[in-house]
Amino acid sequence: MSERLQRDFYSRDVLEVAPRLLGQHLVKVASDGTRSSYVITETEAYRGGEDLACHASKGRTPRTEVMFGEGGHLYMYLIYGMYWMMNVVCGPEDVPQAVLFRGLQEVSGPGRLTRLLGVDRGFYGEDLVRSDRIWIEEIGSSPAYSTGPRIGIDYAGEPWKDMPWRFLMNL
DNA sequence: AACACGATTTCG
DNA sequence: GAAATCGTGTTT
Repeated sequence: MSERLQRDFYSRDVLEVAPRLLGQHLVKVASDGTRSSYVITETEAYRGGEDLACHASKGRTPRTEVMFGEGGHLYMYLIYGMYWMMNVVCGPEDVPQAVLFRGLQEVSGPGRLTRLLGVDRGFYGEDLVRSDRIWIEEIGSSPAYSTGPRIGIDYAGEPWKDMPWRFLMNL
């Protein structure tokens, strides 16, 4: 029987949380009550005020506000006018960090991922610790993984664009 | 009030 | 390799 990940899991540094989310089960409850479970296979870490690839590095705004709060809440935003990105806030309060959910076993790509799950702006701020429609269940094993530079953030410049903060579960 | 721009995906 | 497409932050 799986246990839901609790606040202390998310409250750690994003570089500890991102790789440990790999292999865990993302559970989503549809509006009709149907429950679906997906294995998380790919994540990316965005780390605070210094990381120029992290939206929060440009300041505290209505959009990035949730990243400054407690860990475990979702940070949702629209990119290229088409795709919703799903992130979970990490770290202690006032330290803006988040993990981008980049892939599941059933689907690769963050935009397709949110479309499959049916999550959008309505999930902004959703608490994965208390929500009854989305959460993450802990699976005992911790799979081997590989790392690499993050995708699509070359504009962030050195050294941020080269940080190996993308985590992929080995198949 | 107007403008520039992206943590992507898809198609040719 | 380029288009699609719109919320957000910044500038007027």
